[in-house]
Amino acid sequence: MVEKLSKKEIIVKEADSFFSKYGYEATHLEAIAKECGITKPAIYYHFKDKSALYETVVLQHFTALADIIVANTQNEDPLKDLKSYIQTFGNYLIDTPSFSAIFSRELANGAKSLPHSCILALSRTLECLEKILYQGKEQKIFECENPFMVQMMIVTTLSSYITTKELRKRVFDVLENRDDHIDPDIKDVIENLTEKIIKALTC
Amino acid sequence: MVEKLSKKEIIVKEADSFFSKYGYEATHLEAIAKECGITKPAIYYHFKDKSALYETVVLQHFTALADIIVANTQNEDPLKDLKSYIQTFGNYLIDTPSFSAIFSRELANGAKSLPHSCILALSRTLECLEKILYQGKEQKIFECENPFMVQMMIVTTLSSYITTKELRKRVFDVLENRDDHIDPDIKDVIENLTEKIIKALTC
DNA sequence: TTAAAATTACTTACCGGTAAGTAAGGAGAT
DNA sequence: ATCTCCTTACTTACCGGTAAGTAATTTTAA
Repeated sequence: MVEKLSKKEIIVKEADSFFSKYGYEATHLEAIAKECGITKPAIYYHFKDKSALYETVVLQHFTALADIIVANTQNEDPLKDLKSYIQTFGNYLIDTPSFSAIFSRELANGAKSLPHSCILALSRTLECLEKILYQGKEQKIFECENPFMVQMMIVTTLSSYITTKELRKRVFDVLENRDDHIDPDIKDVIENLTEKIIKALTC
Repeated sequence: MVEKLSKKEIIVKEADSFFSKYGYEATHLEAIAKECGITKPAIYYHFKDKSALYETVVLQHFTALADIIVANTQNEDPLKDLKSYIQTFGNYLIDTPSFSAIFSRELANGAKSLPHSCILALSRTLECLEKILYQGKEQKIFECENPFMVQMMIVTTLSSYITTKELRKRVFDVLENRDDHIDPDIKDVIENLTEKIIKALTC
């Protein structure tokens, strides 16, 4: 059953696609409008300005992500929770590749244009990770860690892996001296990364 | 002894600063010119157009990076070389934070606008890493790895750690329930990351 | 050796395009 | 008859790029 989207939701959906493909500056409202089958001023009926539209797009992602992360890390078992944290994060990034691109760009920008509401959502996920690492440390499973660095290891590795599919192709075209350059599936990359990080963090 | 820079080199230096701070689109040639104490058309005397200036900036970094990476990983000892690879990469990112931002943005963009010359330089560094991992595998020190993922773990973790200093501050302001939020020095983060990755990769 | 010619490294002034944003009005539903 | 949701037609501002001109230096040739 396909829920019919309101025009406003259609605008947000198209905006998400454009912002993720081209970034904030190189996204033009007229192009979004055209894709929605409306005109540019119609966007202004629904949103104050370009940045308000962007904030809506971004906040939607951050909130959704924080919600499922929190929901999926309540096991009270640090090892299970860490695994779940990485895989939930990873799966969200895979299932919503537009967010990977937007998030990556925000990080590269120092998150200058991220509204406070997004920081709050992001903090919720980091709080989860902190809790997991803290519990793991108490139970002598994990060593003491810098949660933000762990977060970066997980998030940026995966999101940039997702956004750089084309880059890998170009690099492998240069390095085609060996023929073992099979680009692994991203699902496998998550598995692999989960293993690596668990291994790196456990005592 | 301070080598005096030519006007062209000054332009490149200022362009580097602007591109890294604001990204390609949000960098305006007039602003660069003003900072150089010249006018915009003077930039066009030295460079074909905006993208040519950008390419000059970016290529400079990629070439310099590839050169020192190659120079610093000739030990033939996989473990030492891997350590050196991570730390050389990390130190370059720290010492040239403008490159961190530019590189991060390029990755987020899928490296769409990276000229082939940069891909070549990048391939040289990845080739080094591949060789190290391959030798390590032969000597049964490392497990079989996806070099690109390892590359991403190193590069993106560090570069985004560097570019997100402000973000960390904002997040920690939200999470200030505990008082152990001391932002560690990036040099320590490199040490830490090196340890983690070595641990994750060794059998 | 010196005057003319050419080149370097710019400046001033401007064009064209484009993208964000707005004012005003209109069609359809309630 | 008025509110919702949009369109047409517009303004403003900015930014990449160019045309034309010029001062200072260098090269060439008589």
